[in-house]
Amino acid sequence: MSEREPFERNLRQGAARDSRGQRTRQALQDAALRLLEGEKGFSALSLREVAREAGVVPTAFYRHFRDMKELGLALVDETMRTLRQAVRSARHAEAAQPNQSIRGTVETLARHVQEHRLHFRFVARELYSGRTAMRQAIRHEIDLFLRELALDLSRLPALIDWSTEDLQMLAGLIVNIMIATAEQLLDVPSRRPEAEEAVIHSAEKQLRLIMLGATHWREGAAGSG
Amino acid sequence: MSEREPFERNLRQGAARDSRGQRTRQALQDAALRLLEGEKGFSALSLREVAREAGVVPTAFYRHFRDMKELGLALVDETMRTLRQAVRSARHAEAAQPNQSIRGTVETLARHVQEHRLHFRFVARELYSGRTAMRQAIRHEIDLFLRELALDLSRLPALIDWSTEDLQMLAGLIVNIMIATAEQLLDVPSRRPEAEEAVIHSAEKQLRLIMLGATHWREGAAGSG
DNA sequence: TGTACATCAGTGAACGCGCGTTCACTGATGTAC
DNA sequence: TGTACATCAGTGAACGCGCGTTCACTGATGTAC
Repeated sequence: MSEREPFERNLRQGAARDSRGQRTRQALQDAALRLLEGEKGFSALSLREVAREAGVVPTAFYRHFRDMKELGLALVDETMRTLRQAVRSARHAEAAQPNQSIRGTVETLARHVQEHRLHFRFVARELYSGRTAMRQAIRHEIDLFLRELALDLSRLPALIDWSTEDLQMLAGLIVNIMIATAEQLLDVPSRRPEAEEAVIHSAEKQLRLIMLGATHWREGAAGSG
Repeated sequence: MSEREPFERNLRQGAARDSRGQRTRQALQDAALRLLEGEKGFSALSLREVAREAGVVPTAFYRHFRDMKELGLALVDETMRTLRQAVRSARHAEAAQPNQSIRGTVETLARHVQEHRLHFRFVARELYSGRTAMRQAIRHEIDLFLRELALDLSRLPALIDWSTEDLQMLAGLIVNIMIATAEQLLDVPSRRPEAEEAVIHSAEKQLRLIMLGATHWREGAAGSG
């Protein structure tokens, strides 16, 4: 009973511009994200558990989602909207200030991971273990980002004569590092800034090593078959 | 009833050198791995489901594992033993034939992924979404491999004067690529050799680009803070 | 601004089901002689 | 090799519980006048 209280208060007072329906829907999604912080995967979450955490009776769930699968897809959707904004703001920062250091890019990533910790954790968990529909939705979003990055890279003077295939390969490598870095940042205990710094520092070096390799890629035999 | 049959046959005829107990224990582990091929994560598997798939009554489970958590750790253990052998054989191959191409290394990885598909899928799924105990066990194993790889790298002429930190950074990068490649190989439909070839080809290029970057790492300003 | 009413969101009881776990049991396996 | 017996692995009934889902309901929200 007493655990319910804060969510009920949210329902009644908070975000008055949203209708009650919208607020409950959001409360259900937030509750699911919160529960995924624990040991379970999404496939192990129960409808009643989510409703309970949202401070709502199980049957109210059906006013908003047909079943848990539909809630899952809504979560992917919401998460991806968040991440897309993060990526877009990072790209704008790069465009406005092209010499922003690799360091700066990694720090931007780290900041977004901390700010949207629950969303990133959800994606990290479901990318390889979720239902096929969820996995594909996430994969698709990553592919979009990958293609945008490849386009950005193609405009760099050092990479001007690269083939599309090689550009995608390089973009894939960079995205790999960013995903792995995000996953490592999620595993860093929140009160350990020096561990976080180590992850950032390593990611920065890895990106620099790659860009160094890229500038030499077309010189010798390395670039050919 | 009729689904049970093959497993019962296994129990009675197969692997006569193992005691009945050992065979059932193994049947339970195999059943869990098989069930993890589907949409669920380990945390969503039920004890009764695993017993059913193994062709055994639920209560028989308790003769072998205290609970599902213990079965999970046994699976990590078994999987890691398998993967360690794969890694060791790859390292021996490299040692015996140091000029084995990067291509060869990636092909070895791909072969092992196909041969131990269920084990690799289990690890890929639980690495980021599993229980803390499982995740840590997997992480630990990856760290061991990472350190062995760093040691191998330190013996390469081109990297002879590298700091430990930089060697670990490079090893981390290579391991990242191998993990990401394994995950991509698991997502390739089994009857699509050309898709598999594309993944292998891309991984090969990524590794070559990295080694190229590494050989230039100490030349300019890139290597310094 | 105040009232009457339709719509929409949340409630609570009820259902049948699969779950984890207990227990006393049975029968297969392996050892001593 | 053959028999007697102890141990060990698998059985089947039973339990209480949380689950997803249905239903008729209530009361809050928002609109027409």
